[in-house]
Amino acid sequence: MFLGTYRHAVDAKGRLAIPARLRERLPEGSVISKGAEGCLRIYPPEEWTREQGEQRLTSLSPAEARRLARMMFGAARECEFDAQGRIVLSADHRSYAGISSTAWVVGVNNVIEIWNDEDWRRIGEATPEEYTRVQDQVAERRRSIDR
Amino acid sequence: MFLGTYRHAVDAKGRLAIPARLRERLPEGSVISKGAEGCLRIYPPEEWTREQGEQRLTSLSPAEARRLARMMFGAARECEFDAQGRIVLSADHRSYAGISSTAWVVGVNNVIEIWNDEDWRRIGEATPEEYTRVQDQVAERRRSIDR
DNA sequence: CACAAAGTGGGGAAAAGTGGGGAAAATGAT
DNA sequence: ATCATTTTCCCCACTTTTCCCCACTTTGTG
Repeated sequence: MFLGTYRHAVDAKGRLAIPARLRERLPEGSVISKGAEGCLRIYPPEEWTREQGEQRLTSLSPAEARRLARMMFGAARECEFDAQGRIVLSADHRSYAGISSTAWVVGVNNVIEIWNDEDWRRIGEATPEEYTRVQDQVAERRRSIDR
Repeated sequence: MFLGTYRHAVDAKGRLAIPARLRERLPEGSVISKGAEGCLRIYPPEEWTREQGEQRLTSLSPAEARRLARMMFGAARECEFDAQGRIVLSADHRSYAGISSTAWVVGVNNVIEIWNDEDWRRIGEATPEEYTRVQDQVAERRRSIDR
């Protein structure tokens, strides 16, 4: 399980240090690809293959399946760390996520997400009121199931 | 698994450098042929034979099967690298894929695809909105399995 | 406060990508 | 069959990118 939010620098060479807490849980062969709402996502190997498997289950025409495969695999790279625990974000990934000199690295359950400042503030941050509302919803939901 | 999207030059002699990351996973005896939506496709040997095997299983009339075999095998060439890691795209392949001075080389799971600029932008590129939609579908799928 | 671990930045060697010259081979015409 | 022309392919040179290594700063911890 990946937890926590970290703000790190992206240097002129596109290098980004993955926080040690998250990195130590990332096995060899993890994959970084493009994610929803304009973030980047790092998948551990099992998560990556699981994702691909589930996509195959969504009944698609051959043409749709080809497009999907091109999107997912074409956008992905193997996640390679240097001796300092950094990965290099490709120019394509940086422009997709709108990342220049800083990035937010966020542990989200089974995956790690990477955001630019602005999008993370907009999408990721939440006020006490929003937490209250969300947790109320969950509680309501549970109540109606338990009954 | 082949991953990633790369834009490379095609020189006056029709030579195209295959990205080192992809090339190192391509065994001797790989095959390049024509693919769907106007791309070229490089198959590792096992993928090539698997493809041909599966096509034999799809119940075709003998005439259709012969036509298919002529198309697939006739369009194919063995994939030969020079000392710099380049292959030569035949004139036929270049005109099929509409490739002149640049090409996109894309890792798509078990095969490598080669595209011209325009077609790749049209077929292969995807916006954050599309990635969001795809991942929504997978999440929906997962929800219905878990239930 | 001292020490260790984590994060940041940059220089330089090595690898990858690009372009062209010229020998060898193939093709075609006389 | 011979010669001319084109094509193929091997080799070399150059440029750009990648990545490996070192050093410094910051943060966290005993």
